[in-house]
Amino acid sequence: MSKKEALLKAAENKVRLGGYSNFSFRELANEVGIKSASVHYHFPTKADLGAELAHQYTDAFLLSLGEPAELKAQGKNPIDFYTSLFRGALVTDKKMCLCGLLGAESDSLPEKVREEVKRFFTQNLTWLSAAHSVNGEQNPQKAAIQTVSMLEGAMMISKTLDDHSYFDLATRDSN
Amino acid sequence: MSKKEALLKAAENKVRLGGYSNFSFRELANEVGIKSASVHYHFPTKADLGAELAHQYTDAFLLSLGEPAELKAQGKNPIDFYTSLFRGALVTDKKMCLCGLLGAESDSLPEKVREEVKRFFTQNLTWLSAAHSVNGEQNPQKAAIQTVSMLEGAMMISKTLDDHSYFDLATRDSN
DNA sequence: ATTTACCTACCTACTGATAGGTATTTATAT
DNA sequence: ATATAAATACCTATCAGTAGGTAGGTAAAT
Repeated sequence: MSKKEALLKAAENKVRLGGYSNFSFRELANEVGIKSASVHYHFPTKADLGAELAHQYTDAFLLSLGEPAELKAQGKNPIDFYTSLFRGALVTDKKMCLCGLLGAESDSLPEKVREEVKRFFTQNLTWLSAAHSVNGEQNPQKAAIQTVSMLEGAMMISKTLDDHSYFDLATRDSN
Repeated sequence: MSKKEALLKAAENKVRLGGYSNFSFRELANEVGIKSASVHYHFPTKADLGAELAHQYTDAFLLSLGEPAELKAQGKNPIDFYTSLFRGALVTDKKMCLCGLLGAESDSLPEKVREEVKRFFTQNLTWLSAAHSVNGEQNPQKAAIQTVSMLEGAMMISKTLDDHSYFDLATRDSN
């Protein structure tokens, strides 16, 4: 892993625990074994780092999602699969969704970072609309915003109460 | 309004826009017209201020909710009323829910602040369970976590995309 | 006499950022 | 093949600004 990749990975961990202000160039530099001034070689400003982080996070998430129609063809419910990726982030990583956290503090972010967070949600809503469509939902756009809202909210509350059974209860199919 | 109340109000505005690290004693002091050292007279540490802020926010919110059974007796659907309070915070204040934002960065908060954020959600879940019960829901606890999750999530996404029609679509009764 | 509600002055620690330097690798021109 | 140029990936040293917090003082009210 290159130093640049290591910096982004370290930043992701910190942001997902405490937001944009929860990492500093000095901390990241220490963690990957370079000096803080050298971080500016890879990312001119903190906003550049934050924007690239959110951009790559979005791309990686959408890549791991695949295509709704393809999932359906494999006999999988794409909404259940989407839910399982969120659950993995919560239970395995024990961290918030990067863009869920950044979205909450959206108003105080540098513009280029905020734009990347917007991109995460517009792309997710597009994907979820398609997924609900292949599921035969009557109002896929409404179902899409409801799905991502509930998952982000349930994730945040489960983190706060330190108990992922809240997430499981909220996303359980049966009663 | 006392200086202490003004400090809490100023802090609330800042936190609801960018989280716990989005206010400093100096900024608050400037806004209310005292010196930053004097803020420590009212709140020994920043954590004390944050905890008192979250505590009062929770109490004020629950007070304005009233009792589910009473709302029902007045012919109101308590869940719709709960939703309308969230909508007011989003549309009128144009700000996130204080504890929604603090909850997302829960892992990086001082313990006494985190405890107050936990209190907000446990009290909200209790209220919502009672509300869904009087509505005749078969699984009020599940409905409660689903309601607050979706509202917090929809609020965050609407803030991020700067368009409260996402909140309205997510919370719309009809199709 | 004590409490309240401020003040000035100051501290250490940390923030993102810049200037300028160095050693190594890569690309180009002769 | 060799010399030169340039890009890469760091470094040291330093900056101005801001952070939360403390010590000790003051004037007014109780």
